[in-house]
Amino acid sequence: MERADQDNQTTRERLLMTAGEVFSELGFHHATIREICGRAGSNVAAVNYHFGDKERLYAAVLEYADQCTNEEHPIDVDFGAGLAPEQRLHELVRRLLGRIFGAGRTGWYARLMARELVDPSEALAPVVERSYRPQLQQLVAIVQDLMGDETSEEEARVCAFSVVGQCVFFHLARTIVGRLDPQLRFGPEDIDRLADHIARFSIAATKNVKREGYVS
Amino acid sequence: MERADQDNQTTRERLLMTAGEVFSELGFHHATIREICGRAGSNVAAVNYHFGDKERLYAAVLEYADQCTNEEHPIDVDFGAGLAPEQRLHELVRRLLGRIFGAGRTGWYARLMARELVDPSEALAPVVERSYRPQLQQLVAIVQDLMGDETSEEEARVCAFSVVGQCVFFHLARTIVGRLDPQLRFGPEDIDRLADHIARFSIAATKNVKREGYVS
DNA sequence: ACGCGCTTTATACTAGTGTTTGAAACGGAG
DNA sequence: CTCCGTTTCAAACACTAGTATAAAGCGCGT
Repeated sequence: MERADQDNQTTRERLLMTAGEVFSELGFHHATIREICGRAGSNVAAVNYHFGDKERLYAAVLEYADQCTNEEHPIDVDFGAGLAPEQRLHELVRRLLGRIFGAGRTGWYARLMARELVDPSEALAPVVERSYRPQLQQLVAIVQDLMGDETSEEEARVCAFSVVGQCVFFHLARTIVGRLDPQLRFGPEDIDRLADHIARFSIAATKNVKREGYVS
Repeated sequence: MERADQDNQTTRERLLMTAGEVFSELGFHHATIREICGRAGSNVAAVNYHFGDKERLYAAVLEYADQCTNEEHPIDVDFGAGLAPEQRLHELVRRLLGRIFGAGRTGWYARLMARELVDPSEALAPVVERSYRPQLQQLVAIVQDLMGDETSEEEARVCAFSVVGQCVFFHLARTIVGRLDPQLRFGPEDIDRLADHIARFSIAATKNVKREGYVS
């Protein structure tokens, strides 16, 4: 019997990574323990031993991926201190897309998050609080700057969601979007261009939205 | 043995409606034939008889829901002929949100579509061509008007996706969005306000985006 | 009443899934 | 070498899910 600790990776870590891939491809319910363990080169009982059951494996995967992503793309709450709000928004959009489209170790994380958005699991709540709320607050502050004085936090927040919504949409619907517009690409070289578009669109929107009255 | 055709609905139709609900709640793989048939008040073999298998039931559900939605919210390719482009965009966003958040007979359709966006099935392609491409074309035309002359179709199209992305995002991520901003509501009374916001944000964006240069 | 096509039903079958369990294997310390 | 805690393994188990099938039931026309 060969000890399965090749590549200096523990079985536990291999399971986390592999499960992440499988869960992101197939979703929680279509993914099977046998598929995950087969790909990870481990025995099916390893899930029970290391995680207890499938649900806890899933929760551990979410936590693990979020941590890896935060290591690779740290959330810098004070970035761009000397920059104009336009530049800050642009940089923030680029960072956001970098996280979403990132091809790092846990490049499957965004795929998994897309599934979570549509059908949130219990494991998502702490992740949202830790990683997503701070980024949203950051964006809200930038949007407030762009919108000018007398802008309520609520106004800025709903605009911030409009910005986030674009980033998220282009990623999660990229198959359909690509079908509807074959000229739109989502490779690594295309992300800066997409960030450019979203930033410009959003800057133009936030700077001018208050001038657009209610249209009936 | 009681004939199960109460409410003048055929078993087939009841299965379609019920399956739509169950698939939208649970997704294809977590939904079971027994759950669907249990709720529909029919025997599990009815799926085999009327549809052949689970996948064909799913495909039939998608088609059925799309047709119902198109009946309830017809795609009017020429609406707003005499209106200003701002008004047309506003109306189009309202209609789009009406489809997405609609509480009609197939109110579960948008939920199902959210799942399809993230993980498209084979059954989606014809639906996209029939129902989504015409609407996108319509939106692109309006966006071109707003952006002014010398606007390429590609420029307008990517902006159109930015508009669509907001509508889609607010719906599919409403659980998370609601958690991050409890003041944002998504009840029937809130949809007009949301349409208002998205329209204004998008109008401001499209009218001004060309003035926002590349920001590095 | 009978025949016929359609629809529904009860039931069986098979494959697959998550989980458990006891034993073997492993590695490190004394 | 032995002991001990940790890890891995093979195999079993109970249950579920999709699917198929033959027979019964139904409604309509002759």
